[in-house]
Amino acid sequence: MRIGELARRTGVSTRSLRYYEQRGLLESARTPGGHRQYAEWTVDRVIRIQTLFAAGLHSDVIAGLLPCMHDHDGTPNERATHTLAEELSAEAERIDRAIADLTRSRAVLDEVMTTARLGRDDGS
Amino acid sequence: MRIGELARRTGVSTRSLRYYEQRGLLESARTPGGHRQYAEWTVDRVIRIQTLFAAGLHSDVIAGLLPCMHDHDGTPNERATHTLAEELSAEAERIDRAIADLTRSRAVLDEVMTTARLGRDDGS
DNA sequence: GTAGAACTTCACATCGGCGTCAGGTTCAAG
DNA sequence: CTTGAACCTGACGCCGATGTGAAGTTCTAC
Repeated sequence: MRIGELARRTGVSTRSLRYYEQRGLLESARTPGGHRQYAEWTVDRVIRIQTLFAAGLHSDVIAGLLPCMHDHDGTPNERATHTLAEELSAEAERIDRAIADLTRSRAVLDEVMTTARLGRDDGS
Repeated sequence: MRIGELARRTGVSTRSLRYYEQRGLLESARTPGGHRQYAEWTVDRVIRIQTLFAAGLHSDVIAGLLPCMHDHDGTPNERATHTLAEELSAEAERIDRAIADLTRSRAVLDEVMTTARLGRDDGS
């Protein structure tokens, strides 16, 4: 499929797809004319990439990670590097901290809302 | 106290403190020479600001919010606007969504770590 | 009065994923 | 062959809190 269809099927802009390729997250075959051509399983990969981005991982970390995940054909690929494993657990901790922070923030915001409500309009 | 001490006591850079003032989050008296002078309770306020920033609120939202929180002297200040209340619940929802997203992402990352571990070094 | 730490304002840089415009080429259908 | 949609590359812009550096002023301790 070409980039437009991939974009439509994944909900990711063509700009982003080209960016992913530039960052080494996606590969594409090219038509004689230079248009990108994607395999079916690329859809899954793009979605996976999106999830990882949503987790706050940077493109270079994702780039190192992707070849270690088993792909379309179920073949496990490269073995995870020691450094990669460390990076991953670092990311996991970061996410945990982020969640904890947000939870605290949410509590504070609740408190704030209550406090602010003290001075609320009482029915004019 | 002056800006340096405030920075030390809050762990916030002087740059940020000046930025907060520029955005209307902090006020300061000035010495005849133009140096900023802060009251004691400013420490608490800065910490509160930090928390709100950590919650992902933008400075203008915080600026609208701060005067509605009771301050140093326990006096409730301005009443919360209707729009402010709406903004706040919007923020609360945003945070809830962010937490949900991160939780999902964390789960994916865990799965990823497991998957990547499949190809792990087995003891060489 | 003098050194030097602390402060002032101004302004440019950063990060990173992506929007978006520009100018040109390729593809698919008629 | 022609037309219009889809695609290409390249480059600049953005957001927003903060780092950073410059050049000048003020405060404090001696």
